[in-house]
Amino acid sequence: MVRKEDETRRGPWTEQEDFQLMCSVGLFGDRRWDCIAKVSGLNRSGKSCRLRWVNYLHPDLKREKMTPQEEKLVIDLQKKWGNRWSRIARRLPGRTDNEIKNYWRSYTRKQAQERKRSMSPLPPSSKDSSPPLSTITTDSGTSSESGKESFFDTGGHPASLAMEKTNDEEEQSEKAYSMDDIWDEIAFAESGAITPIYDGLSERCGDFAFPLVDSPALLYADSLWQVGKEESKLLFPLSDHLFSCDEITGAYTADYS
DNA sequence: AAATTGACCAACCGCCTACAT
DNA sequence: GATGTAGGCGGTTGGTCAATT
Repeated sequence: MVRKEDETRRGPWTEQEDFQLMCSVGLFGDRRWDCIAKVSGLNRSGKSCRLRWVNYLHPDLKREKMTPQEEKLVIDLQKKWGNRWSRIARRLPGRTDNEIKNYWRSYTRKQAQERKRSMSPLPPSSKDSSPPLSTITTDSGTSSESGKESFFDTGGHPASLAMEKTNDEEEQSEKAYSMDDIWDEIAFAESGAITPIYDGLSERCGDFAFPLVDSPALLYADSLWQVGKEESKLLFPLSDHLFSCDEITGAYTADYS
């Protein structure tokens, strides 16, 4: 079977694609990614659409750099739960597992470098003496039996992970951290105030049975989306200009004014 | 100014799980 | 209960850009 290379697009997303995806999520909600991928006209896989939405387009995402409090929380939770990034991400409203994962990678790399520096006070005689990164990361504690080393395998102790599985419920009621503000934020998020879960949407997709009025993305109209009811259009701020989408025809237009 | 290095980020891959049939 | 499929998750890779040499 020869796979057609142009069947599904890959690589970086364009603004137009972003806009099409936002439009489609606005109409269908952030479920049924295969449907969204099909009906949006995007030549992307459902997985790819989901990832783009979750990691980049979701209105609740924080775009700014992680705060020291958030960084500490990540470190604490990683110590506690290992590399359970999605789980950790749920404790940091507005942050994605990918973001946290990337942060942890940078963090462990820095740690490894600092450790290496402190263990060898003499300056390296030549650049060639620097070990490859994989060697450095081994120092920070890979646990893989297969010898496969990873930047992330620094805190995911198998034993603690096993325990984590059995004590899953227990940990839901864990003691509070000393960072009250963080927990306040978490409590706020868990109270349902930030719940981009689009309940009540029609599950049907093939025959285009979806309730426009209840379109969950419209819930964000105040902050991100502008809804031009008269024109049945959704307006998105993308880059420095607005795109609009006609809900009925699906026609996309840009407003640079 | 050019080359190199390192940090960061976005995206993909493969595996696992839940759910529908 | 078996099977297929979609979604979710963690690991990995590649590109970009800023800092450094």
